[in-house]
Amino acid sequence: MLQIPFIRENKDLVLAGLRKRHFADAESTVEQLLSLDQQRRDTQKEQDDKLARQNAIAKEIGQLMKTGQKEAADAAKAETATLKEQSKVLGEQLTGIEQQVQAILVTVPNIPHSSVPEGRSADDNEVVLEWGDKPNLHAGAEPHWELIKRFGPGGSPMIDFDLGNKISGAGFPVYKGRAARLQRALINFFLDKALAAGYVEVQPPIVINEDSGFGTGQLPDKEGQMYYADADKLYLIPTAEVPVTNLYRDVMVAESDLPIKNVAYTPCFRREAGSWGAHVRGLNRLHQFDKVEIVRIEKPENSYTVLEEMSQHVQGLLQVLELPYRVLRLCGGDMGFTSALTYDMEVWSAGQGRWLEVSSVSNFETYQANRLKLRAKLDGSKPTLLHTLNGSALALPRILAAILENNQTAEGTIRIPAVLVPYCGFDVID
RNA sequence: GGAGAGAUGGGUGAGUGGCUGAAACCAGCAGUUUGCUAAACUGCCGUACCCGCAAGGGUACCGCGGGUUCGAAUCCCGCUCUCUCCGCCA
Repeated sequence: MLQIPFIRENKDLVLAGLRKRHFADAESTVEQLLSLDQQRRDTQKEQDDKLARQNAIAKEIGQLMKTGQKEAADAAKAETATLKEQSKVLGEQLTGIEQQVQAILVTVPNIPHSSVPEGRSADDNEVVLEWGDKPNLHAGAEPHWELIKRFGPGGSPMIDFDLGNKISGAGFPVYKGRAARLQRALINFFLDKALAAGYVEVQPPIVINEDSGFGTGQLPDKEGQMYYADADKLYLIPTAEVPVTNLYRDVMVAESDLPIKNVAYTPCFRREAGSWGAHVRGLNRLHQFDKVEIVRIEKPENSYTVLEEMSQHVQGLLQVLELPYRVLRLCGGDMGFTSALTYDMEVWSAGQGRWLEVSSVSNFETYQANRLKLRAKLDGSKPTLLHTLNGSALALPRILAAILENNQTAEGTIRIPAVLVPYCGFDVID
């Protein structure tokens, strides 16, 4: 959430940022916010003055009672009746105005970083770099949704959508045998790499309350994308970003504890309502998937250096997995609501002949921190909002898909990247 | 699920109607002392918002929301959470 004083003092910058995002009615929204803010301050001043007078009278009455001047005290009481009524009305107005401000503010997205390219959709994202050579597959090479029909126990599918459909529904596959072991190997590999890079592993709850959903920006507005356990008012997490970042909600971080580097492996749940159709076959889009997420809490002046560092970490994973990838800088129209700058990493999925997003690395600057009340006293000064960042390192199913597709051989087997062999215990799926 | 107890500042913990934004201690910060460290001593040490060029002033906050009262951390009502015991249980 943007801070009102920031909007007040950087109106043009905010407007330009909102336009870059193609945010509708940027001018009128900002004008309305600033006008409500002025009303709020005027009303508060008026109410504060009434309350100050009431407090003063109350003190006088205390003195009068002590010295036995009953009549004078009663006279003073009479004055407070009007004051009380007035300040009550002002208080109600104030609450109303604050609610209006809040209602508007939660609809305003973060301001994009100056390096964010112009653009409306995913087609306008900027390709920052490409790495690796796309494999030349043999004739008859298959997409992963064909490959996974084999190699399971007793010749069954090693990733079984029908079985998952029986247990839960579409989009909840069952991983069996070597597919399950390969996925577990990837999780351990990703966690180990993060640990080596100095991240502290955490295992958070995978259900969250409403306050947590608000803190990272999923709520209000995106409740339709999360599974919800009505009886307990808990949401299944769409990403570990939510519980891990919320670890630091309402926290005044000691400067000596910065930077905070956390990594968490969790399942993630997405309802993906209305987004099913072409291009979402197999592992490309699921309701439940596994992900290793890195989260950082940083001093403002460091956050963009850290964003690059996180991008390098993710790229390093893809490189040792021998997966061709490209890095995109998302354009204003394609960025997430809360982000100031996002890099997407996409791997080349040779069996499908298309790029698959496997990571999204973002700097939220103070947008989440403001909602979270996540602050530190830097250099002994007043509390300052910190910057939050996170990134997938990495999301599992599409990595799995790319490994299976890119490493299939003419002999009908699948080669396992060398770096994973110690983790999964086999070097080929045959 | 049943019964009981509790929720105060970074921490421990006083405080049952006005002198309490809140004692004391610990931690922290700045000094004095010191060969260094430690100890001791002195001072500072919550957050948000508002007015003001500033100095400074005002308001709110003792889990949350209401109420009583001229005045509430303190009294009343509702809620949430935590802890203890019992039951159930991976």
